[in-house]
Amino acid sequence: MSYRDVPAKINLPEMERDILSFWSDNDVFHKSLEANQDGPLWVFFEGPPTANGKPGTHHVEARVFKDIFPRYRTMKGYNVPRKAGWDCHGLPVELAVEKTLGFTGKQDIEKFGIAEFNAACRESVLQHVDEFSAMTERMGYWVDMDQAYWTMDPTYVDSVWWGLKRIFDKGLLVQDYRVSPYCPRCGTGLSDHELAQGYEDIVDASVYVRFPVTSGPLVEKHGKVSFLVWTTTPWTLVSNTAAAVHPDVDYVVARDESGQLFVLAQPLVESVLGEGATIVDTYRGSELEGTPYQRPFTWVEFPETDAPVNTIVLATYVTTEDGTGIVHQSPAYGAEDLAVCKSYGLPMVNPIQPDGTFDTDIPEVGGQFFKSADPHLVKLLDAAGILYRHLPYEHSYPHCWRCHTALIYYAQPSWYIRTTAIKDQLIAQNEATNWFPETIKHGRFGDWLNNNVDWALSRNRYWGTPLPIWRCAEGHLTCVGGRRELAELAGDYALTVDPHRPYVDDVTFACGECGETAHRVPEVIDCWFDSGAMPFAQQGYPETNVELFEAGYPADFICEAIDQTRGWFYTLMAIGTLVFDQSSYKNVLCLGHILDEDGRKMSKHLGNVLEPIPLMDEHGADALRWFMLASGTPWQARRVGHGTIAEVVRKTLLTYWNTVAFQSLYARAGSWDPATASLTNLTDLDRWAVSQATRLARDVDQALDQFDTQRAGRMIAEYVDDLSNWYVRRSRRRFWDADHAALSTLHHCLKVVTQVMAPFTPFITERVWQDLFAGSDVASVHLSKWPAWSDADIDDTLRDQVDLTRRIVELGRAARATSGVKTRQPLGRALVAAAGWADLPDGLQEQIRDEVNVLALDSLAGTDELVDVSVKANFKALGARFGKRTPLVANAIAAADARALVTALRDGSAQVEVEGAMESVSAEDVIITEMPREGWTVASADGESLALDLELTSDLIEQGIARDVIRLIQDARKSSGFEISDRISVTWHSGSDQTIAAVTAHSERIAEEVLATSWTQSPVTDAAVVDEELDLVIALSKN
RNA sequence: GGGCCUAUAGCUCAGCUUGGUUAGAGCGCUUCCCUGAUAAGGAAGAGGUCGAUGGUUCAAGUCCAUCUAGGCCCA
Repeated sequence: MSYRDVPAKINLPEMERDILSFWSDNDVFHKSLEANQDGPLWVFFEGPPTANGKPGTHHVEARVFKDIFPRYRTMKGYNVPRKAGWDCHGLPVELAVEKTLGFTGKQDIEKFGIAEFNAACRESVLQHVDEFSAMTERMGYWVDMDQAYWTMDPTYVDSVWWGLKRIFDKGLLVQDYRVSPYCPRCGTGLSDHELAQGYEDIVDASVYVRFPVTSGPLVEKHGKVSFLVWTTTPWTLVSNTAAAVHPDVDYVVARDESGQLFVLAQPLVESVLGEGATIVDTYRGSELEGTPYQRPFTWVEFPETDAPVNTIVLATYVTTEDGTGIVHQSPAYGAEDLAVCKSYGLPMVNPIQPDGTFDTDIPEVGGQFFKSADPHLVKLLDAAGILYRHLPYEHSYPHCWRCHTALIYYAQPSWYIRTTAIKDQLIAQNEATNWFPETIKHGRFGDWLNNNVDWALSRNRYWGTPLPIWRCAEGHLTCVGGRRELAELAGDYALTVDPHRPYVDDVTFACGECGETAHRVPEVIDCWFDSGAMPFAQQGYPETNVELFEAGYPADFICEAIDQTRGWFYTLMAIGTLVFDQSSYKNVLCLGHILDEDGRKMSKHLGNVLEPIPLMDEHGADALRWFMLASGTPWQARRVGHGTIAEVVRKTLLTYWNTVAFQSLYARAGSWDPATASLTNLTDLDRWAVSQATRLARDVDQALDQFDTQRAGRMIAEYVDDLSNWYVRRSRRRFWDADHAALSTLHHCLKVVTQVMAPFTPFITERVWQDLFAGSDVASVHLSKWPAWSDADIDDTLRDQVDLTRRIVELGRAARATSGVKTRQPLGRALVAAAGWADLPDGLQEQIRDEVNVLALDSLAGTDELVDVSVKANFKALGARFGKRTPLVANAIAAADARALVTALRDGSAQVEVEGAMESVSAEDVIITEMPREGWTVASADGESLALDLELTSDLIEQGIARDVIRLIQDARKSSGFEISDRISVTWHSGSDQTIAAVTAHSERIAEEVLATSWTQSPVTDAAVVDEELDLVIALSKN
């Protein structure tokens, strides 16, 4: 048995296509699921992508992270079911379909027919899901798409209805008013998305109006005094309900130059009243709460209420940026106003009809369009003597993108989930959740929970889960928890009805309370509820899969990008808490966004979108995956481009691949059988490589357990580099000889790397597994178990020794570079000064001699006449002992006689004089640097030095020439295209006595190195090598 | 206006949790070296007021505060 032939060059995307076929032909994914069926459950929830557009590279990001941890856990023996999911409903889908059909509004949809429109939405979803499936497969994301949940499936809708009914039964699903932008001409509300398209700059009347204080301490103390209020929408003053101040802002009673008294925010006195104003009194905003005032217009009647109508209320959204710091409240026309007034129990009055005109029974402005009434209202304010100032105000105001009518923010009935009622529970659930990165927990997400508002659930749209509430003429509500329940109420035909509009709208039944016919309310629900219900809805719970759901709730792991904090992360937690009193996930990984190479957001508009499939077809999915997992910090925004991904290929993937190709090349050349691999008779370097592989298995295991792919990736890349550029580089000669220990070592190490890399780059590792390991192990790397490790098998001492060895080699190379003597020229000796070097095992000292190309190593320390010693303080050690006096001790050490100090330290401890007192100093307190004197070529770093003896003997020169000749012939072999095992015949000729002497003296060794079976000195006609410096020509031919 | 993140070499980013006196890597540039696995690798050079200010400390890129700029989310 032997390895497969591994080509040195590889086309990664082509290889990946082959691996995809291999996986699908052998059903490897499902085998990996089956293999662990009895293992401990590790639950992952797939956040369904919205199937309303083409997948982008940012979708690859989240999906890579959703893939790596299940793969890792699978290798650790866990049972990790992975059900794919597709988010099907929602306004984005509707808008895309509207666009293709050329629609401009809801009227077009109604005309077209809801059934036909929803059918078109369904079609659109199916098409986009196909594109997502293709990308998912191409990137190697193993998720069960055959068993995917679709939020539009009737069984899914059943579960969503069931969840809603639980919430309804708790009294938390209620109808209330919601302020949203509304076009009075089109008679329809606008979504945020539509709103963004319609801002126009306009000039409005902005007015400062007096609200005279009618009673209370202010009046008792100051007499006639008014709140000063600023607004850009005079028409809303008609329905003024309250006035808000910030509880923590200082408000003053101020007298302007005309002698009138006003209350306004302290920071705004000068800009509103002018420099001549004098401050009479100061109050905290919170002290003003409840102060009654006279409203400007008294046409609208308030219903009977105990609430503090027309008084000061507190609101933290009030600012002192502009205006007066006192904000007039009209709850029907502002979301914030509504929230504030609602919290005080204030009633909502709305004198404006759906067509945008004032009710005809309102005096003065009845029948007028709301905005057109402004000038007349301003005149009336002036006439009443309560207009303080009137200024034109230019600002950007939303308009209908279809008809350019100014929009009105307008309270409309809407269905809410009272999430504010479970706010404390949500905060407690969040406390029990592990966030990666941790800052999100109490930052962005915790902040969101603390400022929780009720969830506006309903949408006046078509393509969504219908709100399962039926209402009769008497107003009785019935919430239906699924089609089975619906059938019990309405008859069996409802069992199989499509639970979408318009079909479900036709289902009616007799109200359980009064017997009147109940019809479904017209709304559909926010599609975020759909996806947030996936923990149970994906199982069809509670109709089906009850055990499956209960065993897998809550999830161990979910992962999405940061934009989901207020999206899926929230809806999952909220619905879980509402329905099951427990959040649905324990660990959540929150990723940063992907930017283009210049740090800009990717958008169609900028034309900087990277299409994922072409990107992967160019560089390979592994490269893109590695970038996502290991480059930069996953939870920060990252720039992605061709350059960064190409670097991953060059640096990491190809280095790994080449090491594999090297192992295969020499194992095959030496007819080595990997089945005989055994870690016996290992050299120091072999033991190091094996120990480091074990360390890697441990450290990557621990990093992935903490969801830290960046750290894991860095360690893998470092090990691959160590293996290739140190272990293999230093061990090549042994591989040429098919050394069993070396081949066994690299076989083992590559296997470990391949396994720990497998979750990151599943393609190339699978290919390597097939080429090198499948013959003697399981059929796929993804069916293999995580490499075993134990601390006992990790040798820290050996690691430190090899690190020291490499540092000394580095010094040797630096000294070589400054000496001007090229490395191929052997030197007699090098002198080393470095703590612990003399204790290095001979195998490692040999590595130094060989790499630096010197015949011997000697200690610099023993040769006092050649060496200068300097001593400096080790602040870390001194600081702990001497604290404040550290600099004094450091100075004393610097001032002391270095050689005497070192001599004393060798005998035990030394003493230095500090401020007249003697302090003892140990070897740990100082850093000793030994530097060779003049005349040596030396390199030093961090107290370690290496010096080269540059004296050349004729013997050394001849050895150098011999090595030059070997190198020349090897080069010629390679460029002639010979195989590494080809034997050759060499003919050589030189006109230089020195060269002739050198080649003759070392001919046996040269011939052996270059695999020459015949070695002839004679004139050469067909030279493969011509070297002028050596005056040498060489011809070679394959035997 | 609020919350969060970021700021270190020409560019991309580590290092900050656990403070220690010459701040690192990659890319790019210059010169040289090594090489029968490598699309590689190595050495040297040029390139840094570690965003600013203040504080804590014997000692701050690292801890604290404030500020500035950019980004994201929300109003």
